[in-house]
Amino acid sequence: MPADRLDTIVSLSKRRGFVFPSGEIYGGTRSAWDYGPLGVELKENIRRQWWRSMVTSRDDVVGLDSAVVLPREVWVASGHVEAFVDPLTECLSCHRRFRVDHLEEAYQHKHSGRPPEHGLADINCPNCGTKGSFTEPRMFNGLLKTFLGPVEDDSGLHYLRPETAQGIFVNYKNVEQAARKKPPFGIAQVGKSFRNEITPGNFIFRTREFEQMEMEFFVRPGTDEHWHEYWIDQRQQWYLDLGIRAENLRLYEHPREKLSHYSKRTVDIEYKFNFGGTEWGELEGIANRTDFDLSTHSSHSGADLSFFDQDEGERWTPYVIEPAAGLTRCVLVFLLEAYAEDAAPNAKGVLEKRTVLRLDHRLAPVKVAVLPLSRNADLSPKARDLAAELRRSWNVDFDDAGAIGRRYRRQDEVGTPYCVTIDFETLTDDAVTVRERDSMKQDRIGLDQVRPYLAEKLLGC
RNA sequence: GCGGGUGUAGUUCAAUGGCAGAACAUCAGCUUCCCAAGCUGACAGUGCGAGUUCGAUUCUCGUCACCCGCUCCA
Repeated sequence: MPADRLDTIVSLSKRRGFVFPSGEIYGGTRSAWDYGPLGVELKENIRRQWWRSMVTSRDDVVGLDSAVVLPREVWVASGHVEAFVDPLTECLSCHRRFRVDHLEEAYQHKHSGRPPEHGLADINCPNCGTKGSFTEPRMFNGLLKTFLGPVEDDSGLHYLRPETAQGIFVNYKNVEQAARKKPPFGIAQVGKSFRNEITPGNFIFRTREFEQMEMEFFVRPGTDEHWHEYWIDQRQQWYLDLGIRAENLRLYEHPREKLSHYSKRTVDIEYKFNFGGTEWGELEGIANRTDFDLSTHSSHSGADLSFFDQDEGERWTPYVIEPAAGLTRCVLVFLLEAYAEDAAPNAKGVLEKRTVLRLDHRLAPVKVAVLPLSRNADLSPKARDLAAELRRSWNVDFDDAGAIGRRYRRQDEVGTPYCVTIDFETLTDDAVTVRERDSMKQDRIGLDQVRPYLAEKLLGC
């Protein structure tokens, strides 16, 4: 793929209906992108595969779908309000971080209400005393605010979640009891999160509204390191299984001093994006959140979130291993990974460029396309009947417009694994041609055999 | 948020201070049509706003968006 591979994907996405700029007809907004007819299928398929792998194929993980808007107290307890919400500045001398508004308030307090004339330049570092030696204030991942209720004042202030995880922690007790689970067990959730990113960009790589696939796995303290390794391995396998090449994946261990406020150790799974300044970029973070979250919610809410271990006869607060993946980021990765250009012979036998999305069958937005060879000779009705039958099992496209070769290419470009062609002989022999995307090989199949034939090919879809 | 770049049809690109073109794609039709064939026709555009001007897609300013860097981390 050429160096402007991201541009290629952006334009393919728009042209074929994977991803559109959000609010485009009004000039757009940089906060988000919209997922078109094919994009929503791809996203849904990724989500489904994740859910199968993490929840329904296991007996130790259950699902949850918690609210996006949570009371302010949740984010105070989680540490997000303090760590995320206000502009922070760092003293260049002693490298301590301060909230800009706190520094300015303190200055005003000392100078009888007069605000600093030159902003931070007039302020001494409360820690080391150095004057005016601050970095530019930065919003460190601001939370999105919203106001519930009729009055727009602080009593109605709520935050949109910057991660889905807190909805899991606050429901920990509910789920543990309702699902009759005990550690080690996990709670998984897929949903939207919101962060006031300083710089959204690189298409859907970083957006202010995005979708996460998170799972919190609760374990006995002391077994956390074992489980951490276990999930790092599981998650890598998941990407490999769905067709990400091993050379495009790597692990990245967060240096201790850069860990999030809740984490004891974090390992990222990175993908080789190769755009702009981003060679490797994060796809998923697997964090050991220790008992930070359950403990802080315990002390802030007063609810006892510890676990009584009957076997050992002791009470402890579970440690949490968290594989947190970006669903919308996965959409980009699977598109990048699947995009390929190869050569296919045209009607005259001359090789021409073919664009093909080599998506895993399980992820392909459309599984089967039904293509009558011609609109004449009454092929379309028979083809529509077949399409209707196949739709009972899969997402099926029907297309009888234009030349057959063109229609094959259209399907290749969006990654449809199988095309079924109804031709003139079908009318007499009740057989059709099934054509496979990658190899372009064709099989002649009896009409009544098409569904079982495809069912075998599309196992797991 | 700061610095640099870009903004013309669905896409990729032309052109111009005075009617904005092409290719591909899309749609309709013809062609028994198995890998983007051919022919005919159709749809479709100067990101948005203001200014200068008789007249602005072109010049100026603002704004919005995208890209590149700082940044970030799902």
